[in-house]
Amino acid sequence: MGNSRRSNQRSELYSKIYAAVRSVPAGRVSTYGRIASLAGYPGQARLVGYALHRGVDDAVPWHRVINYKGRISLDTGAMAGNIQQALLESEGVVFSENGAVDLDKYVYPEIS
DNA sequence: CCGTTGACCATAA
DNA sequence: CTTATGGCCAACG
Repeated sequence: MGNSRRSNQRSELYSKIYAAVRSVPAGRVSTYGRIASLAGYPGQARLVGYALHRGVDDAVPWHRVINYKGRISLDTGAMAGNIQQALLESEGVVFSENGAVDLDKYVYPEIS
């Protein structure tokens, strides 16, 4: 097979994203942008969110992925956002009153 | 093929 | 703290 060029691997992008998300241990969180960089697509944070929204493997801890503000991207107060926060709290992640987490403390990996 | 959308990010006000 | 704007790129209709 010599001709694989850009289009064929729709899965590859998803696979790399899932792998990056899977690398985040329990009790820690990561951001879409950071996952994108780990997956090899720096700057394409939207694709991470889109990939998770589209379809997520069972082994992928999607709830550990939040935005760079330390807040849940899903609508907090709505069902999904509530579930995500509950899952994180069950892993030991503490939310502030404003609904954000201390990225400096929980983000993984801690890159300067 | 084109326009719109979206679980984002950075900067500005 | 919030709101607005521009950029980025794959998937959808």
